[in-house]
Amino acid sequence: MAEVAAHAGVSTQTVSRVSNGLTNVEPATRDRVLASMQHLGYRPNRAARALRSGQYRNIGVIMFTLSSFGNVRTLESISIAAAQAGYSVTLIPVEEPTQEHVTKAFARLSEQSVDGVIIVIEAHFVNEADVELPVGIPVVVIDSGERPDYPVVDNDQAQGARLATEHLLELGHETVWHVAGPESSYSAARRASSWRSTLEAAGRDVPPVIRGDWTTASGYRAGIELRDRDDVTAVFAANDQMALGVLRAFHEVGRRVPDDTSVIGFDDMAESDSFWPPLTTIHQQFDVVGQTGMRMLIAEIEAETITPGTFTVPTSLVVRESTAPPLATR
Amino acid sequence: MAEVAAHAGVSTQTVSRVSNGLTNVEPATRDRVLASMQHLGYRPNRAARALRSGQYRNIGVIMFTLSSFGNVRTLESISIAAAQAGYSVTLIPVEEPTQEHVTKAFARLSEQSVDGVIIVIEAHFVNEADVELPVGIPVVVIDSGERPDYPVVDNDQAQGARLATEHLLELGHETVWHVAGPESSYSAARRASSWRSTLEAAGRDVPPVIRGDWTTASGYRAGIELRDRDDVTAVFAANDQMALGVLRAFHEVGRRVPDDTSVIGFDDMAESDSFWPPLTTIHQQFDVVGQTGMRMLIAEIEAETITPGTFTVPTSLVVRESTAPPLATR
DNA sequence: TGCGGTCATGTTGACGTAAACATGGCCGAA
DNA sequence: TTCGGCCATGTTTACGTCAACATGACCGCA
Repeated sequence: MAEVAAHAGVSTQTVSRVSNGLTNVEPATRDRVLASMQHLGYRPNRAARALRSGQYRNIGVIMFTLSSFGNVRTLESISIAAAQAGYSVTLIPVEEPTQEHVTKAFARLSEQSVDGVIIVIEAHFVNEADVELPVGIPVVVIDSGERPDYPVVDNDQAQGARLATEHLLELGHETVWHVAGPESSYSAARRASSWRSTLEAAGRDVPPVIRGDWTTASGYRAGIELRDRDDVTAVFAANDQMALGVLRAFHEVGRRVPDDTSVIGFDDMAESDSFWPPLTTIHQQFDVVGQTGMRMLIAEIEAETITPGTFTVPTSLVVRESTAPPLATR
Repeated sequence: MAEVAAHAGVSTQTVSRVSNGLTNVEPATRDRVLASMQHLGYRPNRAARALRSGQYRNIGVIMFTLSSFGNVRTLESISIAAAQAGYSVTLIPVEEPTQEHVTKAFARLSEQSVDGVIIVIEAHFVNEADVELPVGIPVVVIDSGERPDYPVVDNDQAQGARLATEHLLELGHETVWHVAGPESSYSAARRASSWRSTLEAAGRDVPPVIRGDWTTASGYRAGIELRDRDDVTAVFAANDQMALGVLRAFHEVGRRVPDDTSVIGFDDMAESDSFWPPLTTIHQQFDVVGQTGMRMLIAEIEAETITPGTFTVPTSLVVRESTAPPLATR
């Protein structure tokens, strides 16, 4: 900056003014400074700016895993929203889903240069005693857990699960079996409990829950359990990947979908319209969740206030070819 | 820091020494300072450190899209490797695959506080004239393009495509059809040219290339083209998603895989072992690519030298159930 | 006992920026 | 013509940290 000032024959303060687009600079001076900046390849030093202003213009994102379709979509929309608002995004990974690594990631966070944090994580881990959310720094949580103390954004898991279950009941199925996500997941718990209450509200039997862990392999195992029972006509898998595993298990023994059994997923991942058969599923608006989270966080940062509360984004049913009325009614 | 010093009754310099783990501090003093830091919740100011040291300990990652399986895997391994080396990772998104947005992302980069950059991108866009790679800052490129001026890491596309093609030839197929990725992609071009030369080396006919754009939808369209021809016994899709689209097109008309036609993919995405049938594919070591890129970048940063060159990571064939000898030979 | 050396700790200054305040020229109204 | 006020620009200072240098206490050996 000093070099630019010398080259343009002005003070550093004038360079600073030009650099920040302040208006009270004579156009001729401005042009001269601009030319010098260009000539010398001047780039403002962000560390110095941050030191001076106390603002990093940087957002931290703590993410449990990049293996889940939803997380990646959310990250993408967060980073685009951040760029548009003039913030950059620092990704803080959690290596393994253990308490220890989550703790470590949070510890790393506090030495980061961030103005705020978005936490996209299974809240079970966050609630554990020895994980301290950073104090004095704005936080938004994207998750389905209970967080009375922070702003929360999430897809409406309960509404989505209801949509899925009702769709199958409306097709005429007597009841719906459920392949749930892992116990450690709040969203899995929400989907399961909404599935259960939807069945109960309709006065139907509630079959035992089959538990998976979001992976296709666990869906496949669930499918093996289900495919031998002839009282299963409809299956609601808590995500598309497990639904895919179920489909595979059914294909192996020639159990037809949707003729013998209807299968519905949850997520609407990019590939699910090309599964065989194309998968009926619940579409989640991860982009809206990410954008909303980012907007809430920036509001927190700039207003310097925290307003706890939960913002829920509705999901929608996408009917494709994996669901149909049960054979008996056709 | 000043507060901590006052509270512990020492100078700020001593606090700095404790904070940086220097050894020449009396244990008793150290403990006192540590206690004060704890008590006051002291966190070193990263901006000031960066300003003082000229090092941000931060890596920028420019990524074209988070929609591709490989990019996400690579990002994940980069961020973990960075964390282990004490660096953080800033994600610089490219909103849309247009020249304009790529240029914008690079411009944004130069105002970032990064010590180095990893570029994971289709190099066609990078080579265009008006995109300037940042000068004076270490860069590693992860891509299959030609970059004589930078260090490059990539999966061995040519070897993978050869593996795929040879696998099908060895099963007894007369030739192999190819569903290629988009023209703008170097890796697509590498896979296609290696497929072609492998066929030529074996003295086989080279069928016309069918071009997709990596998506399942384009694979489906390719599958529709292929499914009506009875001279197609083996298909090599340039990624798993397009292979999935091909499978769907085949299923729709009852064309059996692998009985009537063998299909092989490329990537080994998490779901491909649960496609129907489970997909034979080429496994890429994205984690190795990410780690290696990170290691090369850190070496560049710390040694302050750039050593251009291409580091290639081998791929491997994963045989599942979508490939088999042609009907005629059985 | 004296002197060089080692070690813990303190003091000073600089990194690049921008807010706050200072300066001086010019314009318009009285 | 004079004077208040506005505007462009300059000067000073502080943000938090740490390298470099300074200080002074203590130790051991001659």
